Amino acid sequence: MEATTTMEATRRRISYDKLGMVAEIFSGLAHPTRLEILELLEDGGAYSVGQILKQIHIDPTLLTHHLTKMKHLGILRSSKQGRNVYYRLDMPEIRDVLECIQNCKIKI
Amino acid sequence: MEATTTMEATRRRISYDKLGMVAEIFSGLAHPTRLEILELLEDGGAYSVGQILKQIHIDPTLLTHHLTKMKHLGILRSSKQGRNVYYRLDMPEIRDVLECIQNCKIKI
DNA sequence: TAAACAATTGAAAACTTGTTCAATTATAAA
DNA sequence: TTTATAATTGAACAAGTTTTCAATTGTTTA
Repeated sequence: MEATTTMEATRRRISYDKLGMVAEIFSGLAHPTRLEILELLEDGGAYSVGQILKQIHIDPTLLTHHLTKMKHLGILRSSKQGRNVYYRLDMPEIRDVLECIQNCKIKI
Repeated sequence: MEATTTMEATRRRISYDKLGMVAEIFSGLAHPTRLEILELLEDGGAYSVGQILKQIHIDPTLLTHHLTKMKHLGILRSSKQGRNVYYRLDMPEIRDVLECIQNCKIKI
C-alpha cells in the first residue's frame, strides 16, 4: 500500500510547539511508578504523600520527586493541610488515557 | 476532599509489569519529532523514509533512529520494496491517543 | 520549648536517551 | 560493472532522567 498521492489541499498540522508540550506530558506518564500513582488518584480523590506511600512502597524522597514532576507538568495539583500535603489529578484528559490502558490489550 | 476510607473490597490494579510496558510505549511518544511522524502515519498509509523526510526536515540517520525505536516498541511496522522502506502504524490504540491530542485543549 | 512527624530540597551519582558522524549495505539505473 | 540512491549501523558524545543521600522546613504533640 502506498501513501496517498492526492491529499487534502490543507493538511491539518499540530504545531511543533504543541507537539513539544504534549511530548512533555507523555514523558510525565513514561514511568511505571508514576502510572501507579495516577491509577491511585484516578478516582478523583486527594491523597496525602503518606497515604500514597502506604500503597506504593518507595522512598519518600523519590515519591516527592515523582509528584513534583507531575505537578510541574500540570498533571497534578497539591494542597497542604496541617503537616500533610494532598495531591490530586488536575488534568481530566489523563483519565481517558488511564481508561485506555485498562481496556487495551498489550500482550504481557 | 479526603481519599475514600470505605473502598471496594478488591481494588482493581494493573500489574507493575504491564505498567512498565505501557510506560515504555509512552516514552516512545515522548518526543515531538516522533509525534510528528505518528501524525503523518495516522491516516494508515505506508510512507517511505524518503517521503517522511520530505515532510519532516531532519537528518536521515536521526529519522531512522526514531523509526527504529518505535518499531521495536511495536508502534510501527516496516516493509521493504526495492530500495525504499515503508513504515506504517502497527498499534491501533495510538490513533485514539493522537485524536485526543488534537481535541484536548492544552494552553500554548 | 523540645521531640516527633510529614514532606521537601538540592546536589551527586548512576543510568538512559538523543544526536552526530563516518562507514556500510542493498538495490537500481547508467 | 560502475555510479547513484535509499536507508541503516554502530560508536562516540551530549543531554536528560532517575535514584540516592544528607540536610532542612514547617507543623503538631508532649
